Amino acid sequence: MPTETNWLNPREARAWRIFVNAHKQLEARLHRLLLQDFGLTGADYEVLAVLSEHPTGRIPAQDLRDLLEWEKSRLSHQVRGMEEEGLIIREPNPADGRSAMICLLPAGRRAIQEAAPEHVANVRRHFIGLFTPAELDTFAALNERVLNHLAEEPFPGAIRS
Amino acid sequence: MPTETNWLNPREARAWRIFVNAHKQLEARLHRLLLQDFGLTGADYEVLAVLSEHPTGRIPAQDLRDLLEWEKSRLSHQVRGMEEEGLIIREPNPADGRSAMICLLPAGRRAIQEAAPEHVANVRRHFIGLFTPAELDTFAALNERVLNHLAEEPFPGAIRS
DNA sequence: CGGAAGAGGTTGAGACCTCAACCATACATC
DNA sequence: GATGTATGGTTGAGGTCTCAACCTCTTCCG
Repeated sequence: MPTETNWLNPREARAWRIFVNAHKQLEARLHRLLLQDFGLTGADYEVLAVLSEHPTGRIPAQDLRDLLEWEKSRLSHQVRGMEEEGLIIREPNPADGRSAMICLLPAGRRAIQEAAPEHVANVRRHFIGLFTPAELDTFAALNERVLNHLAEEPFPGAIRS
Repeated sequence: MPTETNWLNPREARAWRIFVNAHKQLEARLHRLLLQDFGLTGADYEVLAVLSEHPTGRIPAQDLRDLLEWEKSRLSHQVRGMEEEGLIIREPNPADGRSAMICLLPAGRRAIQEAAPEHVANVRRHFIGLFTPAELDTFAALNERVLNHLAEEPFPGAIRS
């Protein structure tokens, strides 16, 4: 155990600060646009995006959670809210009495179809469009190293389903 | 206005997904370690870090907000909580009757001094240590492009102080 | 069968964060 | 100086997310 702390030097501190801020501010901007222009939160959009990509628009709650990497209670709260708004609906899963199917309603499909073009355009404008294809790959590889390292050292209770 | 949506191709989608996930998961892990090992939230840590870097441990609330890039109501709520925990305290600012000084208390200094070494070590382990200095610079430059672009296109009501 | 263990989901409490409304003080301009 | 405007800060409501406790249904195994 080092009693002396190995503080970040300026180069390291800069890289860390910019890494954190870039994501935070971009996410905030995109969520804000989404909410202001279409009345959808980022969470709403993610759920609708997954459901609308499925041809049937119906998937088991468990699968949805795995795709989103969400906790089960989070999905439960989120789904309750979206059900009240009439975007989706819960139905019993005939294959397993404990499970639920999450089903896209017409209003939900309409909402994602309206929002997606502008949202994708915003992602292009604020992120994709800033880089060449080669830079995108470099960027992804660097970020991926962070993800892989986290996955290698799992946390006690990492995904508490 | 394009009626046809320019969807992300696989390379673009991958870069975007990994960019979002890397930050989200790393932040979650670090905050969790901080909370579990020292009972400090990420927000607590940030406030204490800024205060403890100031020799006097006392700075005007406005300066704190600027440094953290926080909304004023957020700082107000956060400060109230930390005041109840005895980490910091609010004092009137003699230079301006509207303003407040945020002051580090001994318990707050102790808390950050205990937590900082491990937190910095965690940042090293999960982020800095994964890259060469040159890679760090590359990474920072890419992230910086995102930040700069956001700054160029300010949002209506961007930092609503 | 029948009971234990486990998985899927819900709920409620509490922390965090944003927004809008509000209060008090300072500043500007006449 | 008096009035209008801007600034610093607080408050309360509401949405988001996590955690722990709980309930139901399934599965396993004697």
